[in-house]
Amino acid sequence: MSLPNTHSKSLIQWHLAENCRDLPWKSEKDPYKIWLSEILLQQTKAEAVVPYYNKILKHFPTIQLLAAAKEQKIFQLWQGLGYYSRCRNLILTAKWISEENSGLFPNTYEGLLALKGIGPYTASAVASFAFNLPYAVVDGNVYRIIARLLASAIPIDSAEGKKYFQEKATALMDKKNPAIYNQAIMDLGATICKPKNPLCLQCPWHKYCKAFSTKTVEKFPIKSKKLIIKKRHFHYLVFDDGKHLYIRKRIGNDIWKDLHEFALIETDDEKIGISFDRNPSASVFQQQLTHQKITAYFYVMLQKVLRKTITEYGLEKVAYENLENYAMPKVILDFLHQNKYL
DNA sequence: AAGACGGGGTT
DNA sequence: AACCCAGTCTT
Repeated sequence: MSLPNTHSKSLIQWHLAENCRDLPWKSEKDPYKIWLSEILLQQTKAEAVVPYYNKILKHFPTIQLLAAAKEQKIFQLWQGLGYYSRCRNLILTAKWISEENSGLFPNTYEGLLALKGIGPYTASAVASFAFNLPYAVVDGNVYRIIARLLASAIPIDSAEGKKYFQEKATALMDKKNPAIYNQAIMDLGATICKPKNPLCLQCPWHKYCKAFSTKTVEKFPIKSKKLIIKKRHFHYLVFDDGKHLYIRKRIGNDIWKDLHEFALIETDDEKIGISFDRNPSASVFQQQLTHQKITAYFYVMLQKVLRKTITEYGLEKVAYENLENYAMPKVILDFLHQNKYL
């Protein structure tokens, strides 16, 4: 049975009933707050975003205050959330809007799309939530719902899939109520049309769902790419003079760009080719990332090679009590906590 | 078109 | 361990 033209009504009714997730940015109309929430939400579960959203807004209630803030402060607030390029782009866009665009958010899809850190999803989200413009959001939830609804074998992570599902999402949307419709379909995906164990009988669309009628719901969506996890070995040289540690900011296109760490030697395995006195109680920490598994070895170094290493690595001398002002990867924080630096 | 990018929660 | 998350940018 194909979808009746009342489908958006039943979805919005489902959303109004009792199923609406209660999140701090719901029904927010300030473009700044909507934008901030959407950047935080990229590839991140809503529940994980809540404390970051509240914390950042408390420090920076307006985009002008965010734009005027010290970068380091913003990274510090972002610490732990991941995907740090979002934070860099957040800063760039805040400055552009505040300083080059009179503090005004673009109020068109194209204008939003041109901003750093904003792609098709976020442009549609801000356009619909802030300006009630008829652009359909296509996030992971929407890909899953439509793939199941149509039992589509088109891989969602292909160029064809991107175009196909965007078109289908646009056709399905209630153009008169884009904001509420977009909220509703994402809530449906997050609470009912879940990746595993979906609650199909509670879904307002289950009678029209091809995957449900053929008992193939969990086969969709289809993905074509396989995840490859790379193993990496990070050897960290820890210089501690009794009052300070020596760290530096990561640069280049790699994980943890703009975050701080100790002097690093990366190798292909657990062996490190230089000879120095290794602290017998030196720690080893592992961190599992989506696409990499990091093993970090921490070596407490002798002071006699400090000067040479500072020059070689461009290390910055930071007093213990100031370490909290530097954003760092989780694995570094784990080390600092275990050794009572923080 | 394909890879890279974090960290945490579920299953 | 594999998969996913209110995706975007770089190569």
